[in-house]
Amino acid sequence: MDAGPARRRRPSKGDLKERAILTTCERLLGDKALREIGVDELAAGAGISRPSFYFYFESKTAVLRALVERLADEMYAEAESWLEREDDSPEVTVSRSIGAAAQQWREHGPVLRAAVQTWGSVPELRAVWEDVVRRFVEQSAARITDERSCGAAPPGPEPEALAKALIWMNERCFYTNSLGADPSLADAELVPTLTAIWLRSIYASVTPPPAA
Amino acid sequence: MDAGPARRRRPSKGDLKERAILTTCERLLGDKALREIGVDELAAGAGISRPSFYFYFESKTAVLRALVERLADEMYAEAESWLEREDDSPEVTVSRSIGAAAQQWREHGPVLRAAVQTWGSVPELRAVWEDVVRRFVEQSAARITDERSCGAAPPGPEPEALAKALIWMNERCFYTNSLGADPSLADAELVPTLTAIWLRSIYASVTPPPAA
DNA sequence: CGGACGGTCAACAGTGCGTTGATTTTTCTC
DNA sequence: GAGAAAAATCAACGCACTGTTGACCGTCCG
Repeated sequence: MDAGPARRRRPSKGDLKERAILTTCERLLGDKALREIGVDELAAGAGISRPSFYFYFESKTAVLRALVERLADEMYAEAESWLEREDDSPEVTVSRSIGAAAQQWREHGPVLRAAVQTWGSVPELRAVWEDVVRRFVEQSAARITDERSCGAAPPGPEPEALAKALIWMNERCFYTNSLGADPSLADAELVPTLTAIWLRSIYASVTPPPAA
Repeated sequence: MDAGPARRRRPSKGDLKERAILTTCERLLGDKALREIGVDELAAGAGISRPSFYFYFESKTAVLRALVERLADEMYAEAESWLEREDDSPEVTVSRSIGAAAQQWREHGPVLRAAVQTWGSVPELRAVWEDVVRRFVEQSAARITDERSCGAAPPGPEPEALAKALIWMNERCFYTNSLGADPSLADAELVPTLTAIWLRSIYASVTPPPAA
C-alpha cells in the first residue's frame, strides 16, 4: 500500500500467468468490488498460490492499474477519431464520440467501474485515471477553442473549464449507469442526453430533440 | 459488513460519547480516507477503548452514514430555497442554488468526499446517497417541467434525464474540486461554469459570459 | 440492600495482507 | 546432456485490523 519501488525483475516466458491473473481479476470484477476480492482468489484463478501472486504484482491495486492502463490505450485510439474528421456536423461528431465512450463502458464496465471507485482514494490509481481524464479534457478544450475561433460556436465559459465539467459529467453518468444506480440515466437516454447537453453548452443552439 | 439487524439498544445519557465519535471521525476525514481510519483511532479520539466503540456503532461505515444523514437534512433545507422563490430570473435562481451547494462542500468537504468515495461500493451508504441525489433530481426535473410548460424554456431532452445528468455533473465537479484532482474546476470557475451549463442546457440561450 | 441497566474493556478469534527463505523448475550455455 | 544461473513456486510466518465474548463497574430505583 506504500507505492513501493519496482518489484522483482520481469519474466518473459511464464507471463501467461500474469495474463491469467489479469483476466481473473477482470472476471471477478463483474461480480464484486475490488475491495471484496482477495489476493487468494486472484491467485486461485490463475492456478497459483497466494505468495506466488506477489511474484507478478505488488498488490491487487497494481493488477487494476495494469488493467486500466491497457484500456487507456484503447480509449485514446478511439478518441482520436473525433479530432480527425472535421467534415461532419457538430451533432454527428459529438454524438459519435460519446457513443464510442458508451461502447467502451459497455465492453469494459467492470474494470472502468472499479477504476472510478478506486482512483479517489488510491494514489497509484489516481495518477492513471487523472491522466486519462486530462487527455480527454485537453482534446475537448482544443476543439471548443477551434469552433469558437472559426465562428461555429459563440463565446462562453473558458473552453478548458467547460471541457472539464462536461468530461466529468460523462464519467459520472457512464459510471452510475454501469452501476445501475437508482438515479441514473437509462441505456436508451444516456447518449442522447449527454449529447444534447454538450451541444447546447458549446454551441448554445436549440438542437432537434434526439429521437427515441 | 453484512447490513445486520439492529445493534444494541440506544443509550440516551452517555451519547455525548456518540457525538465525540462523530466529530472525531469528521476531523480525521480531513486528513485521510475512511479506509485509512482505524476503529481504534475513532475510539481513542472519543476517549474510549476499541470494543466500547462497538457499543455505539456497528462499524466505521455506520459512523459515516450517521454523518451523511445529518448533512442530508441540512442540504434538503438549503435546496428548498430554489423552489420557493419564483420571482427571480433563471440566472439568479440557478446560480444561487449551485452556490449553496458549493458552500456545503466548502463547509463539509471531508464528509461529503468520504460519502462520494464510499457509496459506490458500500450498500449501506449507497442507499443514503442515492436518496440525496434522487431528491435533487426530482426537484430539478419538476422545475424544468414547469419552466417548459410556462414557455420559459424550450423543449429538449426529458426533464428527468436532463436533471439526472446535470445533478451527477455537479456531484462530480464538486467532488473533484474538493479533492484537488488535477483536471478539476478551480474554486473561481466552479460555480460560474456549472451555472452556464445548466442555463444553456435548460434554456438553450446564450447567457452573458460569467465575470471572472 | 439488591438487581437492572448503561457503560467499559481485557482477552480472544478471525481474516486478509505482504514477506522470508528454502525449494523446484526452466532455460541458457558449453 | 551436465551444470550453473535465472525464473517461478510455496510453506510458514508476522502483522494490522476487525468484530465478539464475557466479566466488570457504577448508579439509579425500588
